[in-house]
Amino acid sequence: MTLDEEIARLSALANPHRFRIIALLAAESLHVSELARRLGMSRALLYMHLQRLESAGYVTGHLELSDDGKALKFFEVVPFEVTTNVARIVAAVAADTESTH
Amino acid sequence: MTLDEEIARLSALANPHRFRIIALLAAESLHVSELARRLGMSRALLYMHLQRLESAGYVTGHLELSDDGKALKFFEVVPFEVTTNVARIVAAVAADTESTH
DNA sequence: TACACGTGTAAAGTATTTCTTACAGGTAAA
DNA sequence: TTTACCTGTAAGAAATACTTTACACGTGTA
Repeated sequence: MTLDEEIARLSALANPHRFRIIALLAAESLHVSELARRLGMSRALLYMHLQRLESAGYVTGHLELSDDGKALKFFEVVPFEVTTNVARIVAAVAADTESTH
Repeated sequence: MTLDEEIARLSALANPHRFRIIALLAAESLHVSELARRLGMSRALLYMHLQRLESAGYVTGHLELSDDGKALKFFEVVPFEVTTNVARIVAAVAADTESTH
């Protein structure tokens, strides 16, 4: 795990909307429009947050066809455990310094 | 731990400069000017990052008088272990929803 | 006195992230 | 055809985060 990746992991989580998205998806898989309604936010905004979460690997989305033929994009959480401590940070910085130097 | 605190903890770490600050201080306690020299950054900027880290509890600073009578502000890391996972996020969001609703 | 070193902060500029508004396009049912 | 759903993105506004520059002030040494 590089320094950049480590930071991307942390910053992808550091947002209240994204916390709520994860909390909702933890209970059940939902499609984008439904999720937007429950969170009371615009779809456009939700998309941005979902992409940030998906890039970091915290959620994953896939298209699904509903009974009445609509394409729904469902998202679900990918179980994760993010741990950061002094040793990890030292290692990430050291690795980065060597690769860059 | 509230939702806001949880997010503050994560975002305080989510920065390459702050990673490097922690990595340096992990090896030895340093005063601000010396730290700035080693990192190659301005003192003013370093101050901002140190304050962010100190507010979140990752480092702590104290004034110390050098042999030649100068007041030096030394910083050191406060050992920590930050863990985030789905369950923690669900709990933080639930607590927040109840206190706010 | 002037110089070299230190702490601390305020203000202004830049960059990044977050948010809104406005589109284009698709399927199914009334 | 109109209505009611859905996906997806682009462009600009607003809010935050980050960075620089410029100060004020203090101690010890040349």
